[in-house]
Amino acid sequence: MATIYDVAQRAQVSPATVSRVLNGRSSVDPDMATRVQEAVRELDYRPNSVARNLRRSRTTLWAVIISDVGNPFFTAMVRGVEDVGQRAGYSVVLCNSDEDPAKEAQYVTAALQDQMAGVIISSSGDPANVRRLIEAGTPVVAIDRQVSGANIDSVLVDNEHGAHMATEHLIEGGYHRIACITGPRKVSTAAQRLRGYQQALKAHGFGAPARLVRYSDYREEGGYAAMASLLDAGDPPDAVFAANNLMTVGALECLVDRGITVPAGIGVIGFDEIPWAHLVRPSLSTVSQPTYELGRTAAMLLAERITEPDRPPSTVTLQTTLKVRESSLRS
Amino acid sequence: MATIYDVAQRAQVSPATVSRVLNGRSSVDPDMATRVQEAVRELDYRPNSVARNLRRSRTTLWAVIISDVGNPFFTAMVRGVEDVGQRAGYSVVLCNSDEDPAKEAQYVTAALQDQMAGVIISSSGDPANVRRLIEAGTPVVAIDRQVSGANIDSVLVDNEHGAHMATEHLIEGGYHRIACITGPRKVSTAAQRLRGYQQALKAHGFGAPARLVRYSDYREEGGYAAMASLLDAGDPPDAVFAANNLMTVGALECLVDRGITVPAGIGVIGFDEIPWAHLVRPSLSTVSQPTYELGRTAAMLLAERITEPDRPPSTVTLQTTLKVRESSLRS
DNA sequence: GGATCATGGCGACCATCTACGACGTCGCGC
DNA sequence: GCGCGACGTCGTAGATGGTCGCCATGATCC
Repeated sequence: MATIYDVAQRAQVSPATVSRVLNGRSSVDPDMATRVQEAVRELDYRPNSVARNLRRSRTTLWAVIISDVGNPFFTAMVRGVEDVGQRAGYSVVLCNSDEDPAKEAQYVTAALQDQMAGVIISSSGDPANVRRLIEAGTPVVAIDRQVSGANIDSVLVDNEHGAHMATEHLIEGGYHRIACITGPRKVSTAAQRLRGYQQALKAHGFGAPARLVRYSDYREEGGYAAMASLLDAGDPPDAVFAANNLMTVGALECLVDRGITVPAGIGVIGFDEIPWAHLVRPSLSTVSQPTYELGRTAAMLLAERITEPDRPPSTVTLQTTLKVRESSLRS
Repeated sequence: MATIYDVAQRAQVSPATVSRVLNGRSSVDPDMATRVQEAVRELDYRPNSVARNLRRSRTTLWAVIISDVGNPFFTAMVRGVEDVGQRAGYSVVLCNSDEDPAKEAQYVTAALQDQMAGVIISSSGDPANVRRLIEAGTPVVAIDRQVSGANIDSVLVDNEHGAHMATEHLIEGGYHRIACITGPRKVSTAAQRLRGYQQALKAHGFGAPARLVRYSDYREEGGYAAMASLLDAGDPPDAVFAANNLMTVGALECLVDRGITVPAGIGVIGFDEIPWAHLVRPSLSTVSQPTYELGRTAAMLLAERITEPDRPPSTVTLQTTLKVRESSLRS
């Protein structure tokens, strides 16, 4: 691999001049510039980014810390980040935390050691990891989930409103014992979606008995178990609102196994889409999030923060939309 | 951020000794070692990996070049790579080529400039990109798709056999005008799956008329269009084998739009799973690939090649399995 | 007493960027 | 027309933060 010295020698100039031509920071004699350009082409020279990174003490890497790319929700998000990052000259490093703060901490450490240019994080709930990044001066954007006690750029959706819509929709469909399967207590979206559910019940004069609420883990197995637990308790629900896509699938599987028909036996609505939800029978009603747009927006915020570190942090809240399909329509 | 010099000063040793303690390459007096450890802890010192990378002239990054993480097939693969990479101390950089050789070339350039430790690639069909990596001495592993004319580590599946099974299954189910929607001509898996289909037809005394074959793009829209084209041609098929998951979904959507029932009107079988295929009605018959395992295996091969560059390249072929569900069972 | 071995420090090195200084040119003013 | 100052441009050299080869030193063993 050719170095800047090889180019300099061939173009009969100093390495500094080559650097100047390539980075355009200061003007150089057009003659020399063309000589340098030619030498670069002839040698197929590409600057060594590791050396450049060391000198500039920042890289062109972004860490994207999420719980699991396997979840289509995060997949689309990551794709949105990557598309924007790529255009802006950044590479995306994928970090699956599996909701484990310890694993998340490892990735944060790596981001710091590797001097990554920025981090986009869907926090597993422990604000300490984000705090470390802030203290080190690494630009951070929170995506999907808020980070408590940290005043940082955030891209969220109107979770409470979405959950409210979903619950209200079930109420209006004539369901009256509506259960909620929500996520881990430490995760902000789980709390917000639960609150939206509770407020919708209250607004319609229903009680919100704790017996109809299950805290679970945002996973398929958790959704299955929570559904089973709801069914096994006395006075089972006639509808269920599940706070994310995987738990919705888990709940559905439980209902299939028990031979309970949807929506006649139990109405089901989920938060966030599953791929090809329209092909599933009964087709699945959901609160749909603009996941790709979520990723794009976070990436744009991160890029801006890197170029303009002192800008006050902003929070962008994107809208959810209710997608009514068959699983929540009783008649 | 503390540097190695700060640690050295506090521990009353030379920077070299600190380095030795941290990397364990040569023995150090236990007394000094503990002094160093303490200083490291007190200063919360973390080696600057950029500097380390420059000196060692290699990083701890892997590029994973695929067409699209949005495709669940690749998602699971990437997850497999990441899990193994993370344990081995590598970070995974995500690269979506969208089947575009030019975009792929950009990522290859980035991998070279960033001195990445290795590349796992599902080639879009242009062997030139892989050749550049090989020439630069960057370890490469081909995943899912072969790279023609390159003798490199590869992890593949038995595409021909899988396609053969799928086609044979349709034949045995009584279908006799079986169409095939395959992928881009340049992609190895498309050719292999087509061949498996053709051989199965031949083995059972059927002709393999070109009128029943469509080359498409491995995307949903392409599958839709190919299905429409098959239906609009004279003498339409009574069954279809689609060579990947997205095209299968596209074909299904076309059939739904035309009001053709599956499997009564047309039998359908796809290659590779879609998530929650069992929830789709009719549930989808597929040739299932061990996608996560594919990623894991490729990652392990890459790790081995990095530590042992002169090992002869090996090709691992994983097995596909036929998952018979409702969409291919006529009666 | 000499050879061997373990171990620590010095300094070069990785490839690039950039502060600083030097040099040349041009313009303006006397 | 000459001198001085300002500005533009180029090269030298140092800095970035670790790693590692080489050499010196001291201890140990035969």
